[in-house]
Amino acid sequence: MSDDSANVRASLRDVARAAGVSVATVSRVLNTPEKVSKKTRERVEAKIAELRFLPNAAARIFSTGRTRAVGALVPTLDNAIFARVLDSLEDCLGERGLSLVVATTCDDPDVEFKKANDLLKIGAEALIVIGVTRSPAFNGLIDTARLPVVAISYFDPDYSLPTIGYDNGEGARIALRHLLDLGHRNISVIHGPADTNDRTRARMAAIQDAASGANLTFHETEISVGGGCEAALQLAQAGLQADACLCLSDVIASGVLLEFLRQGIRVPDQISVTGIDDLPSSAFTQPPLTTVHLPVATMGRKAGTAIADWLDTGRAPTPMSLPVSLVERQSTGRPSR
Amino acid sequence: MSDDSANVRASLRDVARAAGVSVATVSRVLNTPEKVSKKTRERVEAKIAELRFLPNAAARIFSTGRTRAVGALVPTLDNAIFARVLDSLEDCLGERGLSLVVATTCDDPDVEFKKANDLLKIGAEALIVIGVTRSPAFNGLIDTARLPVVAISYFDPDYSLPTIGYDNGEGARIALRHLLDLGHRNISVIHGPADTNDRTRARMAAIQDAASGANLTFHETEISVGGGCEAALQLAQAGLQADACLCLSDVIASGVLLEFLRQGIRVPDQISVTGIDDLPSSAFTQPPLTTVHLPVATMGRKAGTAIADWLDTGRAPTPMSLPVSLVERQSTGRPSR
DNA sequence: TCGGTCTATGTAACCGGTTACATAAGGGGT
DNA sequence: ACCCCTTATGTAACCGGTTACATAGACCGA
Repeated sequence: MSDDSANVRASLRDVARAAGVSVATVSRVLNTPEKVSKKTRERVEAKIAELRFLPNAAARIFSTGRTRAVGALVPTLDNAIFARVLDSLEDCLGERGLSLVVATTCDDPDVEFKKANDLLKIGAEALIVIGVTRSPAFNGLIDTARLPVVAISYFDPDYSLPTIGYDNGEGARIALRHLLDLGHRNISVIHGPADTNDRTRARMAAIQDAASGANLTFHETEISVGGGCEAALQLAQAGLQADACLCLSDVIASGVLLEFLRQGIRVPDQISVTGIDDLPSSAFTQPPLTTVHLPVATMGRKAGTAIADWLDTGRAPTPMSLPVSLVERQSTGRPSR
Repeated sequence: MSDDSANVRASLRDVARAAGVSVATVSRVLNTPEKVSKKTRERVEAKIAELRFLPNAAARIFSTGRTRAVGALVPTLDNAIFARVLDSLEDCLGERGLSLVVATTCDDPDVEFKKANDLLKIGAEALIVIGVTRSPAFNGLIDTARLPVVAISYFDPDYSLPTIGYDNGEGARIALRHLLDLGHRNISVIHGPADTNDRTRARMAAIQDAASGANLTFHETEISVGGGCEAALQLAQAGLQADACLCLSDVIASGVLLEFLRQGIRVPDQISVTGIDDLPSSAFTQPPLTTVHLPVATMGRKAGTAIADWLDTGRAPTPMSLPVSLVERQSTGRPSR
């Protein structure tokens, strides 16, 4: 084994020596090739290939001071809604030369803080978080780190971080208003865990305020198709007191629809069902689900752009509210009696 | 504005000066506090808090030579199956002190190569890729970078990278055998894009080999509920020639079930339907879907462990095949005639 | 031929941690 | 009192890029 085929990776200085140029020239060949004469450039490039030189990422990051990594803290990846946001976010960041580091928090502020620390340790230049529930430690951390952070899936212009999202209360209110307009007065609200999820709480509070005489009963269940089935089964076994079912997420709503189907309960004749999210699959439930469209793909792109701009200009984005709208399909109708 | 409240972030040397100790001691307070006397440690910690010192991640990464970041290249996040793998992968890597950087490839080897480059630029120490289709450039890259890479969602002990996954052909064969055992002979195979997806191709090839006299017809559609609906509608409009529908993914299968339901076609009386994946929601379709369980959560954990061990020990893992198994529910039965 | 401008390249400082090694101080045991 | 061992701390080199500034040479107009 001769020296030049040794196991150690070649450094920029090795290349410079081999090509008979200075380190600055090699660096220029890599970063600003137009500033190097064709002859020199080609000689250096040949040596780079020959020595199989690959710039040390850590060193480059260190001397430029930029990792170009953005961290995202999401409750879980195992939920289509977050996966979709991240998909468009990653796309947008990629276009701006930024990478996406993902960490999951299980909707726990302490875990969020711990993972935020981890993200900073690997050099995240900015963070994206979900909702507006933070631990004090987290706030202290971003304060001392002077780190760009945007909160998404929520809109609140008064929150300490810029929010880019939608009005969760409004989304729930739209669904409720639709049911009220149709004439429903006994509405069963099926929702995910309220204690750990501020979006759910905002939705619940909004419809409680906007109930205007209607009778709302709340049922908490797991955010999953199975959770929706379970809640619907309980409803059916209790004699189907409600004439409408307002689900605070599409996943739950599709479980509810399935269980009603299984029980022979006709939707919307016997009971109306609405969701919130407008997942792609919700257009294909049986019957197709009336729901509230949340612009999650747009939100991912807006958040990515906001973060990239913030890093470029140093100026925080202004909070942004994205419109939500009713998508009327066949799971809602007038009450039968 | 006095000096000590200036906008520049304090460095480790600033802390050392303020606390009247050496840089080594401050570094030790951060990394090996048990090696520092209580008195000194407390003094340094006080100064760290006072100066709001936060170690520069880039510098730490540079001098340790470790980013502790692992890159994952997946076709898309907007598909429950990859989101679930990443969820368990992230979990497992987190336990080992590693972070997960995600990049999407759209199932395009050129995009995969480009994104792999980006991941290396931000310092990924290892990569996880899906399937066994690589561009030559990608292979060249991991060769010169001498980078740990494992391929998942596929098992092939002869592939150039260690694979940790399942036998896609076997998964499809299990579903086919189940249908054959029930007595089906006219089987419509509904699958996603074959040209860009080697897992799909492996499944198709396996059932073609194992058809043993049965009549298989292949239909390509989009991997989505809508895609499944569309394929099922075409099947119904063509007079439902098949007596079983072998879908190569659960998402497609649930679309197929939905469309049959809508068309009043009884499953499994008129036609049997099977999937592959065993998504959580597949237990709740109407009727519940007979499918092949792919152990994706386990796979995520195994891959995470393999990568972490590889980074720790420098030894590549041996390829690992995870068992797949039939999950018999109510969407399959004997043919009626 | 001279000065000015432009282009190509080289020199060396610099980023901010980590850590090998040196040194000093403390604590028995004999 | 001496040696040895342990513990606590300091000094300075080191990682491998980037880049401000210096320098050299080429070209051009007067």
